[in-house]
Amino acid sequence: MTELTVQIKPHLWFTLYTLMRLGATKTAIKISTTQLSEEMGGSQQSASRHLQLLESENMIERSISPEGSKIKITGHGQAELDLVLNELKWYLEGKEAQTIEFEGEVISGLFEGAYYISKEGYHNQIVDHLGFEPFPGTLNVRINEEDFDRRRKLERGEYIRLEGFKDGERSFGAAHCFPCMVNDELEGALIVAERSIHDYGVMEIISPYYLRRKLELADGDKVKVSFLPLRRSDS
Amino acid sequence: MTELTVQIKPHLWFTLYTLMRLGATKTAIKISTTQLSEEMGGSQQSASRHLQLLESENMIERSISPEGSKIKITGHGQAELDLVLNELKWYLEGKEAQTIEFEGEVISGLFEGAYYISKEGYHNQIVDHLGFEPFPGTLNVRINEEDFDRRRKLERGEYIRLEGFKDGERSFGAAHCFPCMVNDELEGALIVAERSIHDYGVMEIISPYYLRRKLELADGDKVKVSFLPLRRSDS
DNA sequence: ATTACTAACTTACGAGTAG
DNA sequence: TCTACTCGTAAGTTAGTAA
Repeated sequence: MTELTVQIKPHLWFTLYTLMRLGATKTAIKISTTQLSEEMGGSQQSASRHLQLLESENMIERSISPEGSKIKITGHGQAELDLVLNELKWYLEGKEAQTIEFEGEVISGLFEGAYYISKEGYHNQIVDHLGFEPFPGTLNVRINEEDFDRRRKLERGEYIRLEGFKDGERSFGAAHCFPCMVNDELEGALIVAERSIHDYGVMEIISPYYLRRKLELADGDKVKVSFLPLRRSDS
Repeated sequence: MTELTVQIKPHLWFTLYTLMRLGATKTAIKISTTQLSEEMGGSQQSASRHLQLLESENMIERSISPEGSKIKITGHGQAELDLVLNELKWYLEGKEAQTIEFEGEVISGLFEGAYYISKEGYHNQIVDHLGFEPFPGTLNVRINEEDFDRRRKLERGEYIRLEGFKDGERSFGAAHCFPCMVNDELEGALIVAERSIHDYGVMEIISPYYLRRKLELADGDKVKVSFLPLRRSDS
């Protein structure tokens, strides 16, 4: 396990699940602790405490007012729910978690990728955790705006984490990797910085191959990038 | 809510979920309480207690031996997991729970259906809970053996319950109803007796219509029966 | 090895109530 | 009304241990 997953406790998960069933994933919902307690079959006090705890773990966001709080499940919270969804699907429906696919077009990067990947700090971790020697550069793929939500969902899921490190004066942040297949042919991984709000319009793909040449890609060419979600590794 | 659902407690659900992730849905698994406790992050004693409780609620079956118990999740247990799966799908993937469809062929019943449905005890409940006046008879549909598993899954899900009753000397058992569409055209419901192992090969469909005539069906004709799973009604 | 009992401990719950 | 505090009680957990 690369991620330090603070396992959410069952009864808190259940509260989160109840909030989901009340619609708090899509929009903020207006609900009082009393209403929530009735929904869950518990006391107002318990509901209140659960909300405090969920908030402190960044699972929900609230705005409290005398006429009832507004509650919305955060990305972290949804990730927690997604995780269970994927596990249930896997075991009950016996599906390989279905791939999430993106169609995009190749664009030129600023050759920044090459710089980062050449850093030993990242390079060695990629070899260790992804199991390939990365080509010193990234393939940049522009995706459509209507796919941003699916990308967010992907990035909420499990990832392989590259630790941040210091190299002389500069310090490099941690990054998340999501293994993928490019054009159903070649392996690679989407890499995103852990901190910083990144541009959801562009995917940076690392790979053991020089994808542009191997797949004969030029700027503007269509590519397919498909991910099969990682599952939280047991123990 | 027609069913008296004994809500399983979150920490027990979590144990069930863990057993699922260890593969106890498909086959019995061999695991000791110590191993299980390590898997869940708790003590051996808690694992032991949880297993006892799950067993007493018919969620799992066990055979205990000094070299580690064999554990398998029962149909009831799977139903509990399925339920959460469906809810998560509904809210996170925004899908109408996808319909479960069966292709089968019309066969002749023994005109027993007519007898049962004419009984006031059932009749009135059908009107109340399903919202239609049932035609006094059932359409019997034979389905293929490879669909039995899907039927089992359907029947593990939520249902509308018709209470049993006494009519003079005879007593009639409770029944479960699963609303459906026949040939995507006409509403109806699969009806199965609550107790008694029934024949998974034949579906008995009740409907407000005389389906044989309305759809011009003769013995051996193909029909499609589609169900969209009920969701546990909130509160 | 196992499972599971009892007893001590720790956590979660909920009634009362303040802000 | 709200949320959330205190605090006594109930429930869940775990250490020790028996079978």
